[in-house]
Amino acid sequence: MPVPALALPSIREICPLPPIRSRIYPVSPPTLGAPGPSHLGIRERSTHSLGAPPSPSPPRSSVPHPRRAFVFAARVGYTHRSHFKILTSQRGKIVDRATMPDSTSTPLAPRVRFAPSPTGFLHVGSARTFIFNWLFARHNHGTMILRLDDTDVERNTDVSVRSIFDGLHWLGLNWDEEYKQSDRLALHQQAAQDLFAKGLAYRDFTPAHSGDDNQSSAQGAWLFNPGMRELSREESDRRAASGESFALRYRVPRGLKSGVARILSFVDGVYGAQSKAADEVEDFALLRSDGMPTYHLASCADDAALNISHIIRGQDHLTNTYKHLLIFEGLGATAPHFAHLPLLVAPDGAKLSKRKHGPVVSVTTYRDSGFLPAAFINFLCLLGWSPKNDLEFMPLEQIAALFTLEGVNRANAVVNFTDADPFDPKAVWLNAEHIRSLPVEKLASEIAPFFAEAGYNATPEKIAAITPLIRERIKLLREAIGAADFFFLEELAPYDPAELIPPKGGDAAMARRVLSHALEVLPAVTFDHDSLDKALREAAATLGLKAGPMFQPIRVAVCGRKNAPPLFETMTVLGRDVCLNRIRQAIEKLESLG
RNA sequence: GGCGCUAUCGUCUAGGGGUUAGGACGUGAGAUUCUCAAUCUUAAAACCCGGGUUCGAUUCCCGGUAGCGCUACCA
Repeated sequence: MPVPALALPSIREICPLPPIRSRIYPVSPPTLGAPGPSHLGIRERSTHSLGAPPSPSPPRSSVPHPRRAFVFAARVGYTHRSHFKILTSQRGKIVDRATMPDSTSTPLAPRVRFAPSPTGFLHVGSARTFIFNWLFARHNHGTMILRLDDTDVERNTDVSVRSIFDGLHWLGLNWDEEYKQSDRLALHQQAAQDLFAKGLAYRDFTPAHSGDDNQSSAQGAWLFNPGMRELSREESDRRAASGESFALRYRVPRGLKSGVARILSFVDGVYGAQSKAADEVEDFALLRSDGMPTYHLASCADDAALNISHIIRGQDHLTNTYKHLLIFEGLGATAPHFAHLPLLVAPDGAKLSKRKHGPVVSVTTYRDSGFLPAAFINFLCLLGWSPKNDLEFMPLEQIAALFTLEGVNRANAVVNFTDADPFDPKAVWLNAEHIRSLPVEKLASEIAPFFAEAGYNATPEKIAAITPLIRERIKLLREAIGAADFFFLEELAPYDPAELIPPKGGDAAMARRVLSHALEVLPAVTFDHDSLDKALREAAATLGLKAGPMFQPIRVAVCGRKNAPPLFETMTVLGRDVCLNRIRQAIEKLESLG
């Protein structure tokens, strides 16, 4: 199926790409007299087996990032750089998030990223996150970045990567920069070393837990492995040097004992002011024992390196944000803005998941059933976001014009599918609306692949003729196959001859009279709407019938079913020969009724 | 268990100290029509519970409850 081009100007055209600035780690050479460049003990073996490309370590820059000029918050907890001002708060909600005018620097265009992990098909929740990021970038003339978060070698697959790109391409939304985390391992490991060198991370030689062991967390002993956190540097180095494997953990500040609790806080673009005591955050892993970075580390290191300005992601990351704040701080980087999106959940309330809900959550299911990308996007946007003006049906351009984080809701949204119907009725309705709003030629080209797939001999001319007849009758493009089958079939599918009998008191004899008379009249009629209209109404008058009883037998004879597009247009497309033929066949069928 | 987030018709949502609580999908009824569809009209349908604050809370505050998320060397 051809990828429908949405013909949107790329964000790049609107906002030329600024030169990519280099990483902004403070230059902090390892000073602890650690043994060599891999004083962390990241073993060669692991690096090799991972096939880490010899990507050059990122160029360093001592030039402060321009955005640092925006830093204004005090170092109480983590400081959230913000050029937003908070005027009032209602229900804890930030009411005014208008951009604060800044006299010293011009506001930078936002840089946002969508960072899927290629562990399955693209699912609707991810698609929505992508769309919201795209919309935000588009609305603010910023840059959209696609980054494959593929640090979990165990679970990543090429199939998944392809599937994600398929889905994204189908949506027709473009991005300006593209990265792959696995290409950036050097950066991540540099970040890990950085953190370790600063004493913000420690080696944990405890063997990895089996996943379902949450005994310790139930006891509240989950915060850290006491023995490991306090291990002396010498001891730690010695064990690492001896080849003992370890994970690297963040040394989260513990203040409860000393009575100086560190409060981590940030202002979420959707959920407003957030804060949490650092003592509630566990010593999370930065590096696995195979030397691979965890999601938290890789993601933050990359976000910092790529100068991401706004992280817009699922609400499932809301509490992870505190960890990320710690990492950004440890790296000496300014944290981006965060905005979390309410989750998409199934009717049973559970987060939409590939495992539990199957293909109904896959973007390709929507595509293959005949959703228009614009309709799909429209539907997804309405889940957790509102333009607040009673608008429902919206073209993409309008959504982009209207989209703001203020319009994002905070409660999870249910995608209302059932076992019988994988699609939310509203999605289907929106699709029908979008179908009807499409110019006929455009719709014809959208439908064509479905006809081809069904094996119909569909010429462009024929499709063009049929499209206007079915466009108000289909809600999904795929339905065109069933709605227009009789235009293509040589032989009509068998139907019950009783259907030829006119409704409301008609009988077989009446049906026979109608069809026979039609057979006499039709050869002399020009097959276009007006001529057929005139001829058949006259025929009805001749037989002393109303239009209904006259048209119905002909409709069934010609289409093979009771419900079909308007008669005259249909007959025009079918042509005289086919119509006469089918009417003759119908008369024969009638004989069987006696 | 701990921590966090959330709570308006069946679903998506608007609203907000005094409203007939608005819209949309879906559902029911009717109109129109050559059938179906589309279209139009119309009906039923909601502020989780309990306390405060207030002349007045669905709205603000607190508590409860419920749901969800995080609590992995997953992302």
